[in-house]
Amino acid sequence: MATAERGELLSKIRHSMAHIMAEAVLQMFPSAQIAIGPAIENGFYYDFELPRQLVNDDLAEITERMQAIIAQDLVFERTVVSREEARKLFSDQVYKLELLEGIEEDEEVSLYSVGAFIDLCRGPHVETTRELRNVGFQLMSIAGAYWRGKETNPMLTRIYGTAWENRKELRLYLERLADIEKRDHRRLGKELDLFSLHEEAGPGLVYWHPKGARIRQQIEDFWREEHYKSGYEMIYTPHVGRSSLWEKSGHLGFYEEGMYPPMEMDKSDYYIKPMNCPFHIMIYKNSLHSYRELPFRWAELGTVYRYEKAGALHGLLRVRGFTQDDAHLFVTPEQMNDEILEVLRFSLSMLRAFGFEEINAYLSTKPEQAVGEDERWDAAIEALRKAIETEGLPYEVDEGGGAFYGPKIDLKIKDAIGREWQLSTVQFDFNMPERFDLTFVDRDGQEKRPYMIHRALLGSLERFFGVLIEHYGGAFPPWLAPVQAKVIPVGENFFPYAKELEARLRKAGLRVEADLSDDRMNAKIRNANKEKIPYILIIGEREAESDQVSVRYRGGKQANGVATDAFIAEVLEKVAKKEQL
RNA sequence: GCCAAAAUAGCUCAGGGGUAGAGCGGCUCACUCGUAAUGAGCAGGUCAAGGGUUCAAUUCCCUUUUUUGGCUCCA
Repeated sequence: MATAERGELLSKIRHSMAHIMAEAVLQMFPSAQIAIGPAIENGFYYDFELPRQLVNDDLAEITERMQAIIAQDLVFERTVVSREEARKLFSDQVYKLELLEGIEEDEEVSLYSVGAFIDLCRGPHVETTRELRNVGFQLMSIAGAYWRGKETNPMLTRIYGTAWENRKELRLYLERLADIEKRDHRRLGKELDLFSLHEEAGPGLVYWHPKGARIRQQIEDFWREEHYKSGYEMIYTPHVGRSSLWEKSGHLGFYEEGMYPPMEMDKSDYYIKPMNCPFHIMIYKNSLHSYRELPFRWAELGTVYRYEKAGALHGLLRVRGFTQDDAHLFVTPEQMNDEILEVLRFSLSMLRAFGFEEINAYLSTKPEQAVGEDERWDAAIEALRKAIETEGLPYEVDEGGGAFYGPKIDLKIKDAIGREWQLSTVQFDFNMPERFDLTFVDRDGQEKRPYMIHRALLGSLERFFGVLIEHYGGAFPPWLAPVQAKVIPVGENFFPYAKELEARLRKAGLRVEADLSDDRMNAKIRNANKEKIPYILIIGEREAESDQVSVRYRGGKQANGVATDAFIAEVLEKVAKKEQL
């Protein structure tokens, strides 16, 4: 079946399941108010206002009732009615009445009924519930959701379900969920001892353990190296600044609720930085600049703190303190096109080094509320678009989706199991240069306004680390692995040789540990596997005598009798090429 | 911030109005072993914090904190 056709079928099935679930819920709670119930990715949901809270046991009853409804071979019947009739029909359903008001005058009002359940609905649906007999479905969770997604509206009870053409597909989907759970960076972070968060010390603040720090160090080293190669300079800026700076930058006007509260000192308020830009601007403003000096490309692994809403925090992916791999470019109008293209290329090569091959771009254009002249916006958007097209990236345009201060490109990568994550962002800023009155002296002797570009390639190190953990499922390639090789002696007699080998490999530049615990060899192998170490080196009499190692690769493949120097060379090459095992 | 659920040993979890239990992990001892768990013993808990009900609270109730799943937000 063609993908589009299959998608349509699934969507019909899911939408129909939503109606059947609503009927089941109405059977249980005749006074329930029903809101909306669409098909979504992997399933469906329906929103209700119920006389009491739902508990997980209710899902079992709803499921049974749904099965009973399906078994009745009911027909999904579509009828078109007048507004009057619809109003009468839904007179006790406030949300349906509100939806009715939203239907355009020239549009027909259609209803779908299945058994006793009638819903205001555009459709389409399956013909009869007979078609749903083989459907594999499962109610997944109960959640709160605002009516029409607005924070000021009442909170409804949403029931999520998943539904597939048949039970086998459902099983595959549930297996996929189990795989996602196994890759969860919060779980792997604990299992592999990479990082932690502490209630005692504050939510959303990340502690990098030695093994996590090793990985971060590799990422940072690589990042710096590549930046110097690409013509960037590193800068360092403070973590706090006076309120007057944040007033001038506009953050206190537009972003105060996202900032940690002020610290008062010497009759000034100081704020911890939520962004690095004003500080980079301080350096720019430190002297007059000629067009001959531009472009400036200033990068900083800048740690910022933002007061993210409590409910938004999530492991490493959404935190309150994080380090952006930030840079600001100050460029002349003539340089803009080339610089944007270079930033994009740089970003792509960086992401590809981590094994992200599938990358999509999202171009956001001018919103209604915006600062900066139209010509600047148009020129900047064109520069962004041209860069994306030159690189041949697939992209979507988000009309009006830019920030008020400028247009942007976001890059989203697909991870090893096909999930999309936003990492890189390249943003123009027409606001800061105005507010801080940034200028350069052009060749005609006139002071002109430079273009300012913010960009982050990895986003934040915390978030990037979280994505990487899930992408690799904790099995980091040798260049990132905190411990690359584990030396396991077959018995205590070979402990001295194991230590010797450890020292030799370490000296050769490998991250290596010898396991000298009093576990048996088998247990040591098991432990090393649990740690997802790329290379396990088994050594005993044979190896000690011949200066060889028996290599057991992560995953179980074995190579016995490898010359020690050949093994070292093999690992160093993998590391240099940043290849997975 | 909103709706809901959860918080018990380092980890994963069981239990339950009469002051706690397993497995893994840790420590000690014995075993000295060739490709995914050697055995025995010991230690380890203010049952998230504060308040209330009760003769008695880790258990029931309230508040707070944190986490989880959603919603909203993400200049």
